[in-house]
Amino acid sequence: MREFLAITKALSDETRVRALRALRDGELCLCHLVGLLELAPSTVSKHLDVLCQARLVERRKDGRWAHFRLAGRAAPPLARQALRWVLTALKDDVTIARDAKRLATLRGRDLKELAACYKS
Amino acid sequence: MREFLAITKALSDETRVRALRALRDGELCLCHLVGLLELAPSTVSKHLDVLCQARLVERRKDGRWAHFRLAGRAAPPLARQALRWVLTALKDDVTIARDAKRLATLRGRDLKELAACYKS
DNA sequence: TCCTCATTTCGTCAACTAACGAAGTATAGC
DNA sequence: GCTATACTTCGTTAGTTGACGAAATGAGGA
Repeated sequence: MREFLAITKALSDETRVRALRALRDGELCLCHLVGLLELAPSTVSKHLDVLCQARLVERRKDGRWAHFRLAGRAAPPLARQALRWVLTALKDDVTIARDAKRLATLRGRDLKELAACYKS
Repeated sequence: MREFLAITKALSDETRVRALRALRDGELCLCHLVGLLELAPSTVSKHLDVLCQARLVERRKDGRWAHFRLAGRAAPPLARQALRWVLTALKDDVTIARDAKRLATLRGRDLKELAACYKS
């Protein structure tokens, strides 16, 4: 039950769901997500932490950068089922579609340039 | 997105999840659920309201009694998918198993006797 | 070594949520 | 009609959550 509730709580916030969906097309670093979600880095970091705790997302540290990706084959079945459901459920969502567009341009830029964004 | 979040928020509370699972084996009235969950009637009523808003549960009024059941064929696809996932995900949960046992005895009693319970 | 900077942790505040009991609504039975 | 009662609504309270900025952490480069 604890594992199940960790997942549903993680999924019960719009920001986290948007982050999940953004990761669908591949790994992103925190600054990409900050750029997409337009929230303070500390806030985004916290949200990703919740997703990691629920085992929906995996964190990979690479030097100064933290990369996040959807949980893979090693994830618990419950988390994998949840991911499958979420990603199909939101296929046609408008918010998600808008994010996907912005993501396309964000992915183009390199990390250094992006990181500079969250000063302003 | 709003519909999706209504569902995940409804599923992110242990009491509501237990109520959902209890309804799996058929309709129950509020007093059954009060007996099972051991919370104030007003609290249980509120929880069921959240589940109904999310379209996971349907309410049927019969005289003084309110009967609740899992959403059926008329429910939105998103809610039905969610129900399918929840009910399979919690198949082996210990809390749920304990509830199932208590439910078996609760279902045996008639409504009048049950309702009297939640005075004491 | 020292500085820079991406990220995380911490402390705080406002908003939300779950719990309760009291009061309100509505129905069955007299 | 009147009463008892099953449920819902309302108001209050305690605990949780999400947001931020400031400070801490830790890796890369001068």
